[in-house]
Amino acid sequence: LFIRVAVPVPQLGLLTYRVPEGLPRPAVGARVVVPLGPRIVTGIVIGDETASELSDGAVKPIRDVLDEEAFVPADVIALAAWTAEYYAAGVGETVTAVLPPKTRGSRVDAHKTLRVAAITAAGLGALDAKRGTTPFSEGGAKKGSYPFSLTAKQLAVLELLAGTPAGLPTPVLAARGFAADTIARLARQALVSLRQDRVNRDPFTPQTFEAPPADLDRRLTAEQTSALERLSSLAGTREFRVALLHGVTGSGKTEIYLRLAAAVRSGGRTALMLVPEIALTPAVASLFRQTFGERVAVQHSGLSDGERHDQWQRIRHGDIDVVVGTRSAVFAPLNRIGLLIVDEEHDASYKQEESPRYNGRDVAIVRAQHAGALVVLGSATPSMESYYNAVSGKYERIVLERRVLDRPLAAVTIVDMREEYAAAGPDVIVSRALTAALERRLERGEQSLVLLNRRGFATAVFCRQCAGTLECPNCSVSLVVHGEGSAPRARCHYCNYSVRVPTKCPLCAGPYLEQTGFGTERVEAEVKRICPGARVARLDRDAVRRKGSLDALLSRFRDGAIDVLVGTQMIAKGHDFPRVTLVGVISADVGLGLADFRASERTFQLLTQVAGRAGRGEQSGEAIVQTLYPTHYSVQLACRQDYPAFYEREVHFRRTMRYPPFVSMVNVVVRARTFAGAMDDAADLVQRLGQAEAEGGFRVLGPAPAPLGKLRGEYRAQLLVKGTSRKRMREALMSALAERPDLARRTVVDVDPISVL
DNA sequence: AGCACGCCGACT
DNA sequence: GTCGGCGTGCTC
Repeated sequence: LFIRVAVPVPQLGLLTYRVPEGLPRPAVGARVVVPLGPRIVTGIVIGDETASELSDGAVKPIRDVLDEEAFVPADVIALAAWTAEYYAAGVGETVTAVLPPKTRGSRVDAHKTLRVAAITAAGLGALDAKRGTTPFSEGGAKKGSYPFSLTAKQLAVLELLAGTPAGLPTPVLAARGFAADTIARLARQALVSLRQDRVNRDPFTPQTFEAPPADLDRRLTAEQTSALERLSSLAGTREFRVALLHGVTGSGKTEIYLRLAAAVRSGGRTALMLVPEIALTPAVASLFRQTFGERVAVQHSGLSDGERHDQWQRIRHGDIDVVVGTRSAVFAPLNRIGLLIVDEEHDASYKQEESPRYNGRDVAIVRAQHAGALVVLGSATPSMESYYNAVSGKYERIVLERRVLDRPLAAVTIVDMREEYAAAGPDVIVSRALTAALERRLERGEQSLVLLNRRGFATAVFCRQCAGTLECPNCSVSLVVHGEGSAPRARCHYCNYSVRVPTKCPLCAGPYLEQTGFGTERVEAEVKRICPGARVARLDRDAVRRKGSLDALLSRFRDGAIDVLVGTQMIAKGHDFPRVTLVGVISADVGLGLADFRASERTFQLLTQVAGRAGRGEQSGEAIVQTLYPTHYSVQLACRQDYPAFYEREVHFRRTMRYPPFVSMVNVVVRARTFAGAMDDAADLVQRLGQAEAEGGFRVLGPAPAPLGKLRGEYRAQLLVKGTSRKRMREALMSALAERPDLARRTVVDVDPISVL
């Protein structure tokens, strides 16, 4: 009795094992514990065999069977197999990527426990006593009857728990910025109690809800109604269809998703909705929870492994009708799928940047194809690929042109920064127009967003004596200065190397070091300088490194505790801030100069999106876009919110330059210890591909040094394959790599790359 | 990916 | 003499 098993090892195919006497025959999709070389791993059964081609001695017996029935349903296994092949990844690692994390190992435990913290009588007493005294002055370490050594954090926890006497799970507290350690300290003082609750962990207990925003009974606009009717009838055919829902920001796409999912559900089928990584706010979650109650599973980055695992089980057991989640949720073990929604389908976060390098949107389409389901791709700024498919009739196209309540789009002003430099010198960061607009918002008590898609304080350290720049020793990039003030450090954004910013040039010992270029940290400082009274905060990856701090920052902004929020594209996506009436873009050019075929598309998308952030509430909005290229079509057309015109411009470029959607691409990057080695290896691959190139209908460009020529101490060379048949390109590449197994391990193959940088 | 095997430099 | 550097090869 032989079985074929996918093991979590890159570049390994299926392996054959024997089921020994005394173990049940595992179902396809079940997890099994198997020996692999000197170690023991958990794999997934993909099929069985009556006989093995291997000699008897070569086939090892499995050690254990973890599931009585399929852990991964058959259709999801088939989807994973498709994904592995299409994206040239190993079956084993793809199947692993499909599973919720931390499922290798133990048997499924039937019960889960959750630590719940609740305030005790002593805690309430301490809180009352504390409230009676002056909070911070002399209340501190008084030698009274009670040790009043509560920190601000501890006090805040007690306040919160006093409001919810039933207690809050520790993960919920963690999400609000209260570390487990804080709770533990309070527990030691008996101010809170900790108990273990046996529950089905649910990350969206009512306590975590922000104010429920949705008015679900609100009538749809005529446009929304006809879009919904059209989509419902498409879903009703129970055939594979793809619809592009092209709706400007604020046109009410989410309400359509909700009602469509409800319609599909009442027809006895389930729905899966994908959202970009940062867009899954508690607000979106609570919206779905209000509509679908317990039968919705919401997956977001804050979920623990255990929570994900619980949800996987609930979905698999048919307790869930609607799944909302990020990229990997496309593999959720839902039965009877009738609808897949991909919100903000153009978003780059749908592409996984490690193997398997799949695009969640495209896998969703394939899943729908297998299931006979409807796919709805929603976006205000569709990807070139999707719009092209819509224009050519492959996808149904549904347009929402008007915003809900007919709110006008923001008035956009383009500021030519060359004029600012001429007027006020080359150090200008915030233009006169933006300064005036910020001041106006402060006077009126309204909020502003300021966008710069570049982190850090200064982008480079330059020596005026030798003209050298401080570079990363491991990567071919200059170091970025972080943290102004006493101890600024220069950091590499790729490998995280960091040093103190030197006072003398490390190359020539010259004393004239200059920091050039600026990022969000500098903009934050500049806005504080310009508006001394304003409450300014920064939102970027550095500012929200700690878990929970993103939510905390966003809710402070929503509550009006912050006047100006400076940040990277994180501030542009998903969030709905009704009190923002001004959006400033410090430099629309970040990214435009990159040698990437999607540079214009990305700039257009980001600018359109950020301009859409202004004026989502009662007041109308304004956007001010600073740029050195005021006439660039991405800037111009984004400011006019003219998607069709942008598409026409861009599609012409793609057609003449032979880029997607007119050809398919595979990007290949070879790593080596030396630059010459990387180039030689890449050249060798090109040569091997050359034989297949003629009849394969593709072209190989390169080898060339990769745009990031050195990364983490390794040199990189690149080649780009362009053609119409991905299958042929992939096969040619795979056979070339099969001839050079030593090279294969140092090679990354990226099918349908989102960026070739 | 791990993990072992294997062949060359600086140390108790 | 050995501890350990990471190149190369293999995993049913």
